[in-house]
Amino acid sequence: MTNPERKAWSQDYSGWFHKVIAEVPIYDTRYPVKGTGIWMPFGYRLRKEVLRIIREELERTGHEEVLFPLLIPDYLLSKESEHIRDFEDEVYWVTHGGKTPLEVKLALRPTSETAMYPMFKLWINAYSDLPLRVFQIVNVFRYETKATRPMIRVREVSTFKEAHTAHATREEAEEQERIGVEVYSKIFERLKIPFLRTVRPDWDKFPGAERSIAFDTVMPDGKVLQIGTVHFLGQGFARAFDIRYMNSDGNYEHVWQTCYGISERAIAALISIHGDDHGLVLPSEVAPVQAVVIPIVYKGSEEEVLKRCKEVSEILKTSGVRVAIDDRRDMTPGNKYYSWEMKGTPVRIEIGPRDIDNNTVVLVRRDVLKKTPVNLDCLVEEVKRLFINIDEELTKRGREWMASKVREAETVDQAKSELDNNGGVVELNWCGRTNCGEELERTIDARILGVPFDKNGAENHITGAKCAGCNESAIKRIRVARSY
RNA sequence: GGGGCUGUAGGCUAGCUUGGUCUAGACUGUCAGGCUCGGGCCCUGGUGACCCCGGUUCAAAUCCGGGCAGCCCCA
Repeated sequence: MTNPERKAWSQDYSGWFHKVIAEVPIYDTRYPVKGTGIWMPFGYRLRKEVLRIIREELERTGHEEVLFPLLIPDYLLSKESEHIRDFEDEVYWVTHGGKTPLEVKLALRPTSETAMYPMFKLWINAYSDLPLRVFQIVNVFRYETKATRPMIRVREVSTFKEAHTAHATREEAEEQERIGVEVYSKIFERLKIPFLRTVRPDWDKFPGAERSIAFDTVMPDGKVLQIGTVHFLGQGFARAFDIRYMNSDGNYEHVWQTCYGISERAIAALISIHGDDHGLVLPSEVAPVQAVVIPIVYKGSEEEVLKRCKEVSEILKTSGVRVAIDDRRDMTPGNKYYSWEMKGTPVRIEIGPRDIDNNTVVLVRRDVLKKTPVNLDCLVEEVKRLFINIDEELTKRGREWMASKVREAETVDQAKSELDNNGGVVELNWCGRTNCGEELERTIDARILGVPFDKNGAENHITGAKCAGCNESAIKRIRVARSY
């Protein structure tokens, strides 16, 4: 069989997603607290591989891992006024220790700025303490609206990678913002997740930030999912938390800061974007099992076949491939194929009596489900070549998917009909005025994601065009979408 | 946040309108045994559930109220 279908995937994405995460299994949604879920062993391993990539990219660029407490006292959480105003409706509070009411209410962190920055104040004294770059991978809690969704809108974000940096000057912090964007781009490229980088409009910035740059992707149902954000914080938090350093003149100055985050939404995107009706399709780098060996045993040849399977498995293991043998006796090969395809295993290796005779194995790649017999002597080489082919195919598919989901429009009517018919993202001209933006969102029935990010920052003005909303002169190109 | 639908074995499904003879399935999973194994084999036997609390009633899976949880649509 070749060319696995994407019927369920495209026509009933939500049903497809629920089924896949339950069947693989990745994530069990049946825990009786709303907006929470359980990472099942296979899902946990997938998450671990994704986190490995995230850690590698951050560590490569000078970020150090730390771990802060879950609890934040109320007076710290409310220190930065914009920040608390946005978060206060979604904070979980710990109010009692046993039966004793607490004198200071404790928040379950919704994010950790207000936990970290009082400590930054203690850690940073002099110019030589900068730049400071730390990150942690923790759970955070947000009392989300009733419309929760596994991994995508949850009340306990179980996998929240947050990086926080502090710098001596605006320029250095802006350089860090750029590095943050590059780090995230690299991470998503390694995950083969296509993305758009968009500077959020002022009304949609991270509370307390000067500028927010978001990574968005398009899910199979055409809705946009934000999978990462990079924030330039300026000096707002530094003032609120009085984080200062002594400069070379002997004067104290507030630091400049950035922060950036990625959550398990990235894993939801990884699962969704590559998948098909047989289940997951995983890039080789993050597949918990990269190659599975399926013995095809007939009566009388069991020992010989199993012996060969073990040899093959050992050879691959030695060359660094995460490999498993499925030697379950009470299951037919076909059944095993389906179950490993559901798990997204990039390469399947079938070994039967015929292969023993011919000194071959049969390789099957998950993305296109194509079978190729190869000689045992080139096993490692061929398996690794398939990994590369699969990864390239996933990157290509991702790009094509994204390209097909980003359209241009002249008018709000065109924009609306594009979104009605095709979903995704529509780009159009805009005057830059907030009230026009709000009207535009209402008319198109969508959200303004913001302005395309380029390396020079947000200020990529345009001239000589009319605003699609009010017909005045347009100054920006904006992206509009329906989102999660 | 507003609305709709729903909750029955690990999963899926029937029963609910009109309370009783209710508990059930030839599906799937799972366990034991047999037969097998190059795309979801087959046979035999076993296993396992009416979301929680309260109310109405002689009698509740079924009706009513509340809670918890889920899905869908809209914001």
